[in-house]
Amino acid sequence: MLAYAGVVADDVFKALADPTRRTILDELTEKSGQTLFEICSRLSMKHQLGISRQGVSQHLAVLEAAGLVETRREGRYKFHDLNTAPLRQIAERWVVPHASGPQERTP
Amino acid sequence: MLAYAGVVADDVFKALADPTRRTILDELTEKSGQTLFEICSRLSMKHQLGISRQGVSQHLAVLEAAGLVETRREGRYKFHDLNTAPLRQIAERWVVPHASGPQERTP
DNA sequence: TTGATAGGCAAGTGAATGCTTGCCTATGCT
DNA sequence: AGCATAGGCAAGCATTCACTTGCCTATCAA
Repeated sequence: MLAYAGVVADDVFKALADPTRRTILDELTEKSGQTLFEICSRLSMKHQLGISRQGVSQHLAVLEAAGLVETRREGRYKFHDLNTAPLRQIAERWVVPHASGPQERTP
Repeated sequence: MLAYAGVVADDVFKALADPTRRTILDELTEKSGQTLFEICSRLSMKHQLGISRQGVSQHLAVLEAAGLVETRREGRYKFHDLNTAPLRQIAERWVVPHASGPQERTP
């Protein structure tokens, strides 16, 4: 059940609770490896989200802490990639309780 | 994509964001059709959650608004049942972007 | 009818959260 | 070197949120 390298389910759920963060995930789904500025302009252009660069940066930090986004630095650029792995465990938590019965959870 | 009778994805994600509410879903998974008091005592006994009856009631209201819990009244009792249907749509949002491309979402 | 049980409504409080603004560091171009 | 670009840090503010307390309604049993 190895959450995700120290990332607990709580972080994932909290990260998904915000609509702007979900939109960011949508954008990263559409195009992987975007930089902060690229994400900023897409949120502004495509989604009419008037949010500061700092705001987006904070959202990305939350997503990264939840393991939903991974980053790699190249020079002065920092690219953001989606990681859907943490979503799997949360999706299968309640659907069809398995024969093994309810084991210890992380509330 | 017919969310769930007026329930938007936002309600579902917000509902799942709280650890106590997730524990309630766990309990309803284990035993369906519990009353408010039954849920209260289970949270207290099994999970050491010192929360007032009113607090639990409010959590249940949030879960019901999200479509994750359905209720039926019988006399002075109100039974709570789990409904995992809203979970399906949220689970399949980011995993594997389909060939149809990204369609309109509800952020 | 009286009393106990199951639940609901509403206001108040403290903590968490989303967002902004201002300033600072690092990399790259000319 | 000098300047622009990409990003980070930190304090401040306003709203939301979880939770409590107090009181009220409805159903059932004696």
